[in-house]
Amino acid sequence: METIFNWSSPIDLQERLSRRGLKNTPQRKCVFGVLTRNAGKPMTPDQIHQFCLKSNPRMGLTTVYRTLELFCDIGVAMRVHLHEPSQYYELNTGKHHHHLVCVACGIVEPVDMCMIDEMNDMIRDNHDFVVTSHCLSLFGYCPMCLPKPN
Amino acid sequence: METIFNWSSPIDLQERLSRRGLKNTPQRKCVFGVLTRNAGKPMTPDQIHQFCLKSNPRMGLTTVYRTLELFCDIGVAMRVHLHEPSQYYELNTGKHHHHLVCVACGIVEPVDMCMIDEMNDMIRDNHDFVVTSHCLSLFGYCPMCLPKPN
DNA sequence: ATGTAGTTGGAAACTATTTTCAACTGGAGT
DNA sequence: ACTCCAGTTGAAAATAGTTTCCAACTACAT
Ligand SMILES: [Mn+2]
Ligand SMILES: [Mn+2]
Ligand SMILES: [Zn+2]
Ligand SMILES: [Zn+2]
Repeated sequence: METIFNWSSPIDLQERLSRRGLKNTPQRKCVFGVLTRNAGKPMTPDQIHQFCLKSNPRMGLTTVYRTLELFCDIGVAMRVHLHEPSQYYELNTGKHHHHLVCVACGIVEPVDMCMIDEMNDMIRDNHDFVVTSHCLSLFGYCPMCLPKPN
Repeated sequence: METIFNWSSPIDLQERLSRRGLKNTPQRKCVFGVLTRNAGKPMTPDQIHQFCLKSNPRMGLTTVYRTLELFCDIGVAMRVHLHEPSQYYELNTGKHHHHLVCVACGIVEPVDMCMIDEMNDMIRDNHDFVVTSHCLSLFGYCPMCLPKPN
């Protein structure tokens, strides 16, 4: 399930859940809070779990996994592929973007620019293939890690 | 380790290995053969192992993993990220390309086109970030899976 | 307050991958 | 051809991320 969401207002978790007969549990509020406070910063389920434990010491990692999957389904979160063993998640702000990943320090920076529209046309013509989504990750060196005149 | 390789001639495995003091074992020849016979088709370590078993029934999966990692280091193979639980590998033909992945049947098709050069300039200007590599995967529907007027 | 569909945490299972280690071998040197 | 050893192998065990199971729990509509 992957729906397109285009909002400018903040996400009303309560409304999104109840509309589907889902409960607004403390655990879900907690994960949502962590994602919101770290908007723009992709995190692993384990990292998110660590944050949750501070305010909710009994929260299970399993619940974090379940919640993140649910949040992706209802458009609250997005999966981010950084080519690491673990999957990453971030708040879905509704703005399409990509990621710059520093191969030295691992810092992740969002990039708004996207050239996929131009590619789409070319692909449809040359390949008879209808592209519905894509994922681009750019790897390199951030300003802090670059200066290495060894 | 990620070196840039630009060859037009076929890959001389023997030469690449011996130059580094590595042995040209039957197992390595076998994996190389599978990659070569399936050039352009990304495969998982397990799939590659299955092929190898046909001609080399005693080959261990561990050896396939080790060999693929080695092949990536010496530029014989490339990792392909298709956002599935398992990693994929394919022969490194030296030609930069991306992948079209059908979300219905899973078929993978190569795309030669790339707009990264245009993005690179923009990124360097706007983000002060030096991009050294990137990975783009495009998901959608191949011709066979598209016609679904339900 | 009650009832119940939905939710939770912990354990166990599962999958992909890496590590360990004793036995084996390619191929350079003789 | 024989020796030798650095490099390699396969099986088992370990590790890491994730999913499944299930009995106990709870949000919230009635
Ligand atoms: Mn982002
Ligand atoms: Mn390819
Ligand atoms: Zn894009
Ligand atoms: Zn490219």
